[in-house]
Amino acid sequence: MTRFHQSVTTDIVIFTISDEQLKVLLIKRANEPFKDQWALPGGFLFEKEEPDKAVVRILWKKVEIKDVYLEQLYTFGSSGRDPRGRIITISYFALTPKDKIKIVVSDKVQTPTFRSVKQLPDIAFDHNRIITYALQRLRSKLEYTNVAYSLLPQYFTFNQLQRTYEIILNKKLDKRNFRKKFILLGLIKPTKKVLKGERQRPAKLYQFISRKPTELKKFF
Amino acid sequence: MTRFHQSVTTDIVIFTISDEQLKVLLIKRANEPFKDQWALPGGFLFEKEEPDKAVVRILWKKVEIKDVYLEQLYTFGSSGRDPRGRIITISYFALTPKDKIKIVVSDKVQTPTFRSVKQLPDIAFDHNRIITYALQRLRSKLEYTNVAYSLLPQYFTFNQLQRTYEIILNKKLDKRNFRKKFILLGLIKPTKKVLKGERQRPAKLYQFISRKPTELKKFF
DNA sequence: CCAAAAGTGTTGACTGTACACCCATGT
DNA sequence: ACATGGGTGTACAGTCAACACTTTTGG
Repeated sequence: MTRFHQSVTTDIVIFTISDEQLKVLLIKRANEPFKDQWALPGGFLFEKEEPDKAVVRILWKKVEIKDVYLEQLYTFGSSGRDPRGRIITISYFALTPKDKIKIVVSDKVQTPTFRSVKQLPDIAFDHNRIITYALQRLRSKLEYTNVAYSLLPQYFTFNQLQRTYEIILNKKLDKRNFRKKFILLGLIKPTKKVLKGERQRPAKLYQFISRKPTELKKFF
Repeated sequence: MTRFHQSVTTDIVIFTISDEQLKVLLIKRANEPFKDQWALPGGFLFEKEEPDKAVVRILWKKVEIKDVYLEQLYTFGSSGRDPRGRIITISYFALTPKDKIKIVVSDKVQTPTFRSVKQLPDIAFDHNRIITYALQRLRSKLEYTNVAYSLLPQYFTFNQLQRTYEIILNKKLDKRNFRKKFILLGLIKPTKKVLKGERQRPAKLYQFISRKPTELKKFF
């Protein structure tokens, strides 16, 4: 059987929450095509490299991030998506709490910047479409899994948890109902810690019982 | 930027229902590796070929099927999955009513056979894993979309519809509740036709209002 | 004492589930 | 006449959504 040779890349949609906004990490492209435009971090797979490993490598090399929630999204391969021709990209999405990230600006890293999904700049290739797809996936995963843990620090207040949901789903939720449902689900447990020092009543801190991906039966 | 060259394939999980069983189409491999073993239909992408187009081409060439429900599943690329090394496969799943298929046995087509998912033979590569993944996807899609239309003929009885669900979900459903829910969802409508000639009371024939993929709010 | 977020229950509407009998036809 | 699947309604339980006030702290 004949074997044809292909160019395969990966692109990664990295989400975090900061300033009460859902943000995506973009970098300025160093090379043509789309030189100096914003794009998702990504790159070509090495020969014989596994896609999952390539993602980890690229995350580290381009934006100095590791140990994040990672999941394959979709493989895009239409001819129009890259001016160099039909280039296949296996897209991934990543979730991380914002305090885990220290973006180092240097020559190596191409000014990675978190941008609110509500006000994205012009973006190279079909990366806008990939971001839209990732956002859909994130929204539905919120509703039937415990992925929220990967956006939050180990200890968090109920309010932080609820804000995470509200920001991503882009709608207000009822405080009492939210508590009830979440406690009933049995995903989180209270700790003995409280968050003091704010200028209101201190809030109990909770933690996820398991910080591994888990599916639920029914949800929001 | 350096570009590396890769081998990219596609594999297709084609489901249908016949003899009250959910079945997958397998073919006998004509070449090494795994010569003469059962495997999913698939093949290498041509240079510059779009993955979606490659799937259509391969479906036609290998099993003489066209115009089926098609959806991308997942991209597998671990090193262990093919003895020839790290070969990437973009997997798809397809759904078709059984009467739409006329499997022609010839030299060209490698004895394609539908096998019940409950009694699969030894299967080449990691295709077992791909089938398991496809089955999960099919099950969850049944619950929040109208994909069932792609497994049924244009006109069908309520019982055929219910059996489709029961076979795939692998559990009995309540007849009255099933009707109620389905009618309430507004996905199907009664026709003036009936199915006569069986040895019981003739059944009303229904059809899907839309035979396009649609998502529902809530479901089973 | 004031501002700010923390924390807490009840009710009504809706949705899902369990369940049994008569009907129309072919043989 | 009988065997076979076709067709129909009700009641109970569980879940979801709406809603407002008191508490605890910092300033």
